Formats: sequence, C-alpha cells, structure tokens
Amino acid sequence: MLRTIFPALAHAIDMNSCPTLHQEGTAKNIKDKLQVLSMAVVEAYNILPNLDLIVPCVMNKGIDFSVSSLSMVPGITIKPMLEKITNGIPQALKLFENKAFTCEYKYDGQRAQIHKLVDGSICVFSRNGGESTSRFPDLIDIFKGSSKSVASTFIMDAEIVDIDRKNGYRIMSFQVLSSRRRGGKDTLVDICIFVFDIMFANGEHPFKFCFQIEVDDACLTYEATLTKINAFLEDALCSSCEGILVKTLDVDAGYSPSKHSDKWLKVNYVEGLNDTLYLVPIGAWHENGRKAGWYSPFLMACFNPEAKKYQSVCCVMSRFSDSFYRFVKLMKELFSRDKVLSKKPPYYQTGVASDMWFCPQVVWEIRGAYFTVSLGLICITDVKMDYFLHLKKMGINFCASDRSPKECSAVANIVEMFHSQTRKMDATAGD
DNA sequence: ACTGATGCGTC
DNA sequence: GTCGGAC
DNA sequence: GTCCGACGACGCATCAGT
Repeated sequence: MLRTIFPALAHAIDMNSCPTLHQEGTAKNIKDKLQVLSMAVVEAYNILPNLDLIVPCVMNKGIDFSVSSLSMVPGITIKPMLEKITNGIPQALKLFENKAFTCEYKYDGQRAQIHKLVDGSICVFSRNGGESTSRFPDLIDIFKGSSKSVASTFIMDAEIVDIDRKNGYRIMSFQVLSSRRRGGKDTLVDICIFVFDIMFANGEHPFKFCFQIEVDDACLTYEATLTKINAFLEDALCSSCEGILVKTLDVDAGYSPSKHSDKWLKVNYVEGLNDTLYLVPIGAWHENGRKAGWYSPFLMACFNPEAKKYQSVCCVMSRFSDSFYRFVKLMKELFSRDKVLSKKPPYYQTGVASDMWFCPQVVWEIRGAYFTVSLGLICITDVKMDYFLHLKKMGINFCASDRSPKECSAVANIVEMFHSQTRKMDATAGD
C-alpha cells in the first residue's frame, strides 16, 4: 500500500488539482516532484492514518503538500515505530559506532498508544491501531488520577505489563497478561505501565526536536562498553524482560512512525541455549493449503528413563523454506505406512492429541534461544503439571543425529536447562 | 451445563 | 511475533 | 537493505451440538 496505492493516489490528486503541472519543466522534473509528493503522503499517513483528513489537505496544497501540512490528532493512532532486530550486542555496537545511544529494558507485555483527547478522555490503542480502552479500565484510572494538570492532550507510547504487586512487584510474562478477561473487570491480573515516548503533547510534536543530552561514558573503550551493556542485558533478562532496546540519541534521533528504524535496535537473546536438544518426533498434524500432504507441526518428545516413557516437549513449527520441500518425499517415507501407529501408545506421555502417531525412529537436533512456558496441555512435571514448554527461536537440523531414539534428551536435562536459563519465565501464575 | 471447534486479536 | 521472498 | 504478505503460538470469547 505504501509503495503503490498512496503514490498513485497522490499523483491522481495532484494531476487533478494542478493540471498545469505536466506543462512545466521536463518529464524527469515532474517525476521527481511526484516522487517527493508520494513520500510526503506516505509520511503523513503514518502520523495521521485517515484519508478523510489527508485527501482534502493534499488537494488544497497540491504539489506543496508536506507532512508538516498536517498535525497529529489525539484519537487517531500514529503508526508505531518499530525496532530493528539484531543478533547480539556486538552487532548493535557496530551499527551505532561513533553515535550516542541509550539502552532500555524491553518489557514483555503489550504495546499501547495512550491518547488524551481534547475532551479529557483517555483512549488506549493497540499496536495495530485497534482500540482497546475497554480492556484496561485500571489504566484509565491511573491516568485520570495523575495527568490532570500536566497536559491537556497527549499521545504517548507505552508497554502494558503484568505485575504482581503482592509478591515483590514481580513482573509476569506476556502469557499471563493475555489471560486477562476481555472487556474490563479483572482483579487477578494487575498491570503496570511503562511509558517510553511522548509523540504529542499540548499540540506540540516533541519528537521533531533534537535531544539535548549530555553523553555519559563517551570515553569508554569498546570492551568496557560491551561489558557494561552485557551486564545490562543480563539484568533485563533476570527481570523477566524480553531483552533490551538500544536507541540512538544522535541528531537524527526521533520518532519514525511505521519504520523498522535503525534508530532502535532490539537485542533479545544472546547465544541461544548452551546445549542442543535431541528430540524424537512422535506425532504430527496434517497441513493444509500450500503444504497439503505434508505434516506440520511435528510433536517432539524427550525420554524419561524412570518411567520408560517419551514425554512431549514442544512442537516443531512448520516454517520450512521452499528448498526444504525438495526433501519432502524423502521425509515422508519415514512417516508413512507401517511407521504410523493406529493410536497413541501408552509409552507416549502427552496431553496433546496430534492427528497421527509415529514409531520412535529418529532423533532431530533442535536448537533454541530460550524456553517459555504456556497454559494448557501437559509436559515437564518438574516445571508444572499442565504447562507446556516451548522452545523459542528454534533451529532444526533435519539431517538427524546418529543417536537412537532412546539416546535423546532426558526429561531431567531439559528441566534443568529451563530452570537455569537467564530469562525467567513464570510457571506458577494463576494459582 | 458442558465441550470442542472456530474466530479474533495479541505477540 | 518470525520468516522467506520479491523488489 | 527494505518491505510485505503468509505464516505460527496462544489467550479469551462465542457458538453449535450434546
């Protein structure tokens, strides 16, 4: 839409409202002008995604239209600024070489754009611009109680996080936050709001102004900086955060709506789990659509030597590249005919009902960045019955290892890995 | 009143 | 949110 | 390098069938 419809719209409006345009100057000149206009319309849409307001303005201003022709309007969402994903702190440092920057925790919650309208009411919008005011009556109360005299209107960017105030202000996972009853009234899940940007206040656009800051640590060596940020990331992970955001403070710093901007960098995992998991595919679901005829996801299990049972650990997701499908036929041989069991065997322990069950045949190497834990189903009893561990950011080596199924990872190993990971995932909420 | 399938919105 | 692929 | 559509997990809400 940004690269097709809006430019076309801008051209159409302008050709219509300024018929003499194509008589002035060279073709290239006109093309350049329209290019600039297209960009301006796109930019305007990002801060005011409402064509009823943009179109009349473009018609009025013609080729002179620019983003400053319009203003944000409390009540209409700004397209949220997005961060660029990095694979670790060294990459972030390289991108911000010779730049001033700051680091923040990246909380594991729900993005919220909070508006105070001219009539004084508070509205909450989600990342996708949907209104979710009714889900957070307690947020409204907080703002009603605290912002009366500060600003008549504002638009701010925040993260809503679940916090356990009765238990040492522990920050709970997104999973717990999302278990809130919809439509208000929920006393079980207490929230906390971390505001990290103010895009609009009392009719002004603070983000248009450059930061005036004093730079700390300007003389630190690369190694010292790396150490310091590593420690900060460690703190964030220990505080149940998803990772950290590294934000530039340079002269071009500012809010860039709708951009996976390289002004914000996300570092949310470092190396991945130290150990590879060796898991056995014990079942699978049928896949539809483009991948019809193939299985996904696969249900993966580890082994419990005491109980002599395979216990489910996670599903292997279906995100296979097209090139992978060259091996589909080969793989299918592994899971067809006599290898398919008629029903779930007693030595498979899982609460999941997959479409089909396989004999334990092969071991796949699964790498992951960290575990999360979720409601439902079953699995690693030491963590909690009725919870299901999930590996995030998985990588799979389908070449399989040469281990036999019984030599796959043991339950105890996986539980130990879960408990020792830096990022703390709460497994006891809701009790 | 319970259950499973489906829908919708979040990440 | 991630990912792969088109541009 | 950037953008965008197609995906996935997972929660509650809703509804049809029992």
